Amino acid sequence: MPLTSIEPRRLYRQIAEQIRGLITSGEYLVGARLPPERDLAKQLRVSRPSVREALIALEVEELVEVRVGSGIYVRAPSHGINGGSGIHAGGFTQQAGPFELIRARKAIEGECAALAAKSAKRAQIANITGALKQMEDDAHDMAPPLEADRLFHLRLAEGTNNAALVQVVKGLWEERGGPLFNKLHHHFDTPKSWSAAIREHAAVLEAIRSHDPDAARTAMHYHMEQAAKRFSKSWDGK
Amino acid sequence: MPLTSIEPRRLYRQIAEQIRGLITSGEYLVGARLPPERDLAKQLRVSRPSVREALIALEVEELVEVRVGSGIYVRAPSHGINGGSGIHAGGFTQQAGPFELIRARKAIEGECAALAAKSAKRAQIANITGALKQMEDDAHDMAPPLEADRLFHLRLAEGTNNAALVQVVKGLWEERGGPLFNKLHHHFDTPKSWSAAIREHAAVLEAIRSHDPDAARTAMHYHMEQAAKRFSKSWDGK
DNA sequence: CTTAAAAATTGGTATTACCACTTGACCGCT
DNA sequence: AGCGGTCAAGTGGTAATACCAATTTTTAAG
Repeated sequence: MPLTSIEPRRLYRQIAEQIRGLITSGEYLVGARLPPERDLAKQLRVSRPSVREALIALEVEELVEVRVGSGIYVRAPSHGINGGSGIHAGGFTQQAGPFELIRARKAIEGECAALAAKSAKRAQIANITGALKQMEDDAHDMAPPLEADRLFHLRLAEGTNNAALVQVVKGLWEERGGPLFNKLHHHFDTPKSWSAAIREHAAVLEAIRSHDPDAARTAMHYHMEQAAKRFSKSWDGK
Repeated sequence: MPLTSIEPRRLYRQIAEQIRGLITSGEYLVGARLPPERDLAKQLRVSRPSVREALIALEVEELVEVRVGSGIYVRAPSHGINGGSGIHAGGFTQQAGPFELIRARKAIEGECAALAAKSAKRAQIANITGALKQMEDDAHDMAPPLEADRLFHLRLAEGTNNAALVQVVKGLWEERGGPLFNKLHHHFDTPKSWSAAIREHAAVLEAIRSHDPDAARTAMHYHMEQAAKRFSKSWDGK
């Protein structure tokens, strides 16, 4: 049992938290100017450098904007999906929803399919074929072909001969471990869905075999759209 | 005609970028201890408070860890912030060479550009424009616009309104670390390359503004091809 | 009333000093 | 030798002050 690991909070963090509180509590609205650094230092009974350090932290978090000679202003929350450069503003980051994930996979894996059609070697195509065959076998045994599905997409990514793309696809797939995505598996739980997915996979594979990038991309796009529809159905029916 | 609308870049940001470069270029590996604040101040010919401000910025970004009385240490990049459930394209343990990375980015970011052209809101386009403007300002000041470059691509990904894609792009960018890639920065060290990259970025942005997905994708593909050429040149000439 | 110069305000940086904490070496005791 | 405490050097943390640069406001001249 670890003892209370005390953390001597550094001053600039305490100050930053106080100011952050003033902003989030509505004391200072968006666009408002907060007191000058000197006043803040005086009010908080700390030195001006410390206040500056806190303000810089808030600035990096994109919570405030510093205008030289004018003052410090509360900044509008970033319009992006999440606060800018990966800083956890407010302590949470937006998670990708299931549909977002599928849309992302449509874009990325569509290109992977096209690239694989251009540069996949014989052995790699054989690997993809093997994964598809395993899906069919699983379906035949009335077993959800989840792992084989993953393998298919992974082997396909490997067909691009690009390690970076392989890692990206792998990372996207790992997202299905999240809490929301267990429901996603649900749509795979009907044999009818399995066979549809297998047919769509087969179309992608056939395009790759023919070294037809555009057809491969189109087939993958179609697969993802259908997957989205299947998921959407099980989502509503939940 | 904004000839010299020089924006007096704040010192702490320049310092932070320099130190960030030392880390991502492999000069200081994960776990390594950076020179003391006083030495950094002396080496960079700036005051210690300025160095401290830069270090606090890096600390908020979770790039370094400050241990009181001991020193400043390079922190391991933590990809998933909440529960590690974030999408991380990182961890390219198997070598993804620079050219592979650029090819992957061409495929992925090309689609991002197309999607952004379809669904980016006004505010998001403004964010992209801001990042491009910062690149121009940096170039004016003869400062390598590395951070602004990263921001541009990130803001663009945010324009897709897809958190998964944002995470993927973010992860790809972080792969620029590692010993091989510091050479990549080298090719950016010529003002001629900067301006070329800025022009290519501007073309992408213009296509997004016009809501022309195909043009946006084409422009991004061209940008990546040119980036590959520039890198290839500095690779051979090394 | 318009306009330009001057003053006040505000953030930016540098300098200096001192404190608290960490680390490692040294020294004495068992 | 092995253990434990003390002390000193190094390092980050904070403070105080001064001055510079940009902006904003005030003031004064036209």
